[in-house]
Amino acid sequence: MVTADPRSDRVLQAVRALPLFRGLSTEDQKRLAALASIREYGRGDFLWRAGDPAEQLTLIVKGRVKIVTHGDAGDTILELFEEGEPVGAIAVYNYMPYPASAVCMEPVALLSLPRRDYFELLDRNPEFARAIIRELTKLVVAMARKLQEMRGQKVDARIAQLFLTLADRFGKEGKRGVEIPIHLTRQEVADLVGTTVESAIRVLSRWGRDQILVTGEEHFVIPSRDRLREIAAGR
Amino acid sequence: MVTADPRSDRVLQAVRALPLFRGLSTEDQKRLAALASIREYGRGDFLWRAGDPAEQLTLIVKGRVKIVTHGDAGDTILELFEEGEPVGAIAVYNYMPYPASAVCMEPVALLSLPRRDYFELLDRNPEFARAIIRELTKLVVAMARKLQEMRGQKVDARIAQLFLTLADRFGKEGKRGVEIPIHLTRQEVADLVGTTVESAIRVLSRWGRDQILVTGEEHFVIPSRDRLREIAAGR
DNA sequence: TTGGGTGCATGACGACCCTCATATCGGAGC
DNA sequence: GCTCCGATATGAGGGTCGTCATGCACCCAA
Repeated sequence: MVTADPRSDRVLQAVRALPLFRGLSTEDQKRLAALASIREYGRGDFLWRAGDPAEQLTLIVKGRVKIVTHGDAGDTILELFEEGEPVGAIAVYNYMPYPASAVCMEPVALLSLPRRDYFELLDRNPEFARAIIRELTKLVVAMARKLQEMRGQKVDARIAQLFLTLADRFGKEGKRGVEIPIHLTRQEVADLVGTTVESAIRVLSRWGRDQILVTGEEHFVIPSRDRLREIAAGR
Repeated sequence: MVTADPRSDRVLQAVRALPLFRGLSTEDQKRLAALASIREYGRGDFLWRAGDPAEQLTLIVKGRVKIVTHGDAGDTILELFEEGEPVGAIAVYNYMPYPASAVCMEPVALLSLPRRDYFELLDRNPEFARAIIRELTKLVVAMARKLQEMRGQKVDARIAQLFLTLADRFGKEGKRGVEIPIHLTRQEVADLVGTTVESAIRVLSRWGRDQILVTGEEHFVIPSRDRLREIAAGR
């Protein structure tokens, strides 16, 4: 059976695939699909910049997005979001300007839903509201850990901790160890742990030589988690 | 008119005074007061420790509370909560162990509501759910700023930024400048910005001499916000 | 009064890491 | 071909701040 409108069909498929919308009835899903739209972005594109008004709820259909704040001492990456997750839901909810920018780390497909429809959804589906709160919770917990990690620790330990966390979230078991299929520049690593590019480069190139963490094309490989854990603990 | 039971009367008064319960009907407020209870704590007392099960929603009736995580490099204060605010609402909501400890900074009175009643409240009052999300939002925003501040910056700048933030949240205009009526030990200042006691002491005693930030009994005074702003900006 | 505990203060030393500079390698564009 | 630019790499130097040590003031209890 061929669908009359392939574009809206794609939206519907995306809606069905998103965990946040799993709990909705088929009807609601269809209604939603009629209101939502999908857009594509390339690596480095800004979804929005800090200060922009938050007028749409956006969900990631494909790809990964980083949330960045620009400070005097350089950028700081607050969080990474991936497929299936809502981005910037808080800002939309409170109708406040986005407090940070969102940038694509790879080609990305986004589903966006106008603010008004978002609220209607919230009112009609208590489970949806709970799912949103759960997402928010994950965010808070992740940020709390980040704060704790940033604390004092040497750069070595912070970067080790970063990759342990990434391995937990995105890692897949490969032939040579845990594989993290994300492209991160040394600059991005630096922004994630709050240091300079040079320091990040020094650590990572040393680890590459010592086979502690190997940088490949579009991915990282961790031969031994334990080795990283030792470093994260501060020797 | 004299109330028959002065204790439950106090609970009802507390319920009425809490912003979170303002939106409730008088009846609901009374029902709530019957389910809730009030407890008192002293400075340094733990409300709970990281890992404890979250079985009650707790709201601050009087006093201030700090949320602390214990790391290898020492403690980190994630947030301060004051009168009227709910503490640890996320953990209760998700029925997860508290991810961090809560400690009283001064004599504190707490109103606590059993988990079950909390959820019943959530189901019956959509506005209440919104209030919770709003609290979560505040937390996320505050933590995002904290993360950004921790980034690289010198200790001077971080402490300056800390006191600017405290001035915004708790400050009152006094005769000699902005007054922050909180008792913070140097250790707590250190834990708030992620440094050591000694460094915090050095900065604060220098600032005391230079009349940049004066430590008094149970409060701090900022003669000139601008002076602090300069330091926060990194000279 | 003495003693222990806690918070504040200050000094010396040294490691870490930020800053600045330089170099190589690849790809994009003319 | 060429240059330009971004990402990676590596070295030298110097400042910040964490570590360790010591001392003082104060409060409370014995």
